[in-house]
Amino acid sequence: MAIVLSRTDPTSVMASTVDERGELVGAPLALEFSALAAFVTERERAHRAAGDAAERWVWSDSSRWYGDLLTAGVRVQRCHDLRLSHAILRNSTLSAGTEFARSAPSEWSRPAEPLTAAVAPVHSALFDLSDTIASGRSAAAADDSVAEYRRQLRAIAEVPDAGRLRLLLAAESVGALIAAEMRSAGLPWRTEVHDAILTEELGPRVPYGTRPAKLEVLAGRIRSILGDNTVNPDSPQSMLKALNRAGLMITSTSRWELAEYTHPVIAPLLEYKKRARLLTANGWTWMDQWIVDGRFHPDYVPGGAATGRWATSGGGALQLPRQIRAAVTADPGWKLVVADAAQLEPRILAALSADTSMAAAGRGVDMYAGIVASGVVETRDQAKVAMLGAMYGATTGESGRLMPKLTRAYPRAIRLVEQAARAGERGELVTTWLGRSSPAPGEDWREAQWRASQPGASTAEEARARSRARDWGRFTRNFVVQGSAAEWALCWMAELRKGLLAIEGMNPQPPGRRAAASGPVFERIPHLVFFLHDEIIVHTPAEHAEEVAAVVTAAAATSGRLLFGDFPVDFPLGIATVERYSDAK
DNA sequence: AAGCGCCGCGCG
DNA sequence: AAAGCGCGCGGCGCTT
Repeated sequence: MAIVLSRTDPTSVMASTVDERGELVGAPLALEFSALAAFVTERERAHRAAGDAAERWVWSDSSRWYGDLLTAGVRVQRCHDLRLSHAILRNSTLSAGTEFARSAPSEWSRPAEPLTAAVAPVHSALFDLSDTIASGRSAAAADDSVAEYRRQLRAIAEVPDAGRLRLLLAAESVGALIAAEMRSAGLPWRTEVHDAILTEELGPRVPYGTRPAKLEVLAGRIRSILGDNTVNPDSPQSMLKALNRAGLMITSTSRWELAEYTHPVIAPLLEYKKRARLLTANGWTWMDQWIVDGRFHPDYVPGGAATGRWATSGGGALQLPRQIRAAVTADPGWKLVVADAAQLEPRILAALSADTSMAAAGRGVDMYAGIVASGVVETRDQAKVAMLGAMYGATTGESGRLMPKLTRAYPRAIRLVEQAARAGERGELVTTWLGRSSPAPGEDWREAQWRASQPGASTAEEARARSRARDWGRFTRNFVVQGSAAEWALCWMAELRKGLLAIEGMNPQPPGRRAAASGPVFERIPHLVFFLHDEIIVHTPAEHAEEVAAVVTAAAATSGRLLFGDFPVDFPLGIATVERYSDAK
């Protein structure tokens, strides 16, 4: 049984109870939006009291529905996110034969509309009237969600051995819950610490558009060394010309190219770039815009990357520089439990390919050390470079030279990525462990290949087509590994969330005692506050920190078993309980 | 003035 | 060092 929630008009929703096949059970219930939170709370409570499996909420888009519920102080345990599931089922090679995948694209095939508010907590994004009018699709919504759920269940039922696909849809959906919860809770952020770092690096705060003192000094030094008092270090074009005039025959002003030359201007210029980057990316403007009541509320986008990795929108949460991580500080009496999966992708590759030798090299905490110990390469650095090269498709440099050694030691693993690359070069789709498939190459890619295959094709056309084919092959090569790693990470977080719920229960605080800063639901309980591909942060009352760390560790092991069963592959974590993010590893 | 592509660089 | 994957973002400078 599940309950499908759908919007009927700007102020009401329909709650339709459905069975395992998506057929209606009884009459749908019409609710005013204001009564939804209480309804959801009561259903969650009733299931807990009865000791049943949790209610499964089915809705179009978790970021909107669940964002609103969280703002109202309500958490749920399980959901089915129709839009995210739709995308997976439409594209997966596992469901390619179903009616669902072969029918024409629908409204469901469009990406979710982005949330409008810059930061959480958002006031009802879902029931924003102007949005309803603009999208012009309100009336049929109820039917539509129930019907879509039914279509998806039918599609899954048609897939033979759909176990992995079911796990993927469940993981993707709980990921969407977690994304909404993290956005709502926010990452604890001390603006005074951040400001102190900025002042140290840049000088005292100045108005937007003016150069802080330390940058001004560096800019002056650069100009005087070059004997050019108009050059603008913020403009690559301007700098490139000035450096060429000074005799540096560089073709770009990127850091690695500059670093190859010796000239008095290089040091202050690199220094300028480093600090200017801090100012523009994570300076005072960013702080004012993104830190609300001592929390950073990035907008996570589950499944935002083709591989299934999450993306983020606004705030640049995928690129929090190490420079300012000291500002991520636990509240008084709280701790941060910071954990990352060690060498996740090579371990995933070992499991995907059932390469027992490679898995054995990962028995310890440091897989690269294990590869060295097996005598495959000489140094840890070589092991790392070779593995990355294998997964990214490097052909030149040291990485390329080490490939034969890797191929000899781990033929199964290397064969898997090579086959994925060849498939991509032919324009075919590849699929992750749980069943997410790569997008098909675009129209212009196909056209380039077609053109090169014609009798009169020029050598330039042929070379171009080959190059494009190899580009796409590197993408599909990496897709299977990166995408399967993303699935492991989703399952890790899902298990972690389950364990955290068990520590404190999911009882929201009484309305009068809500602390807006940390979101109403998470005032006293351990909760996830950050996720970045293979790394998580849990914010927890200090007295629970040890238990949380144990849950995080156990969840990683469980995730490995969920995906790969008995295959002997380990997923060790680096884990630390700290006050400040910067104190972890 | 707004839109867009490029550059450069932060993260995994 | 930076080659080889995936992202987001701000600033510049050009076009419309």
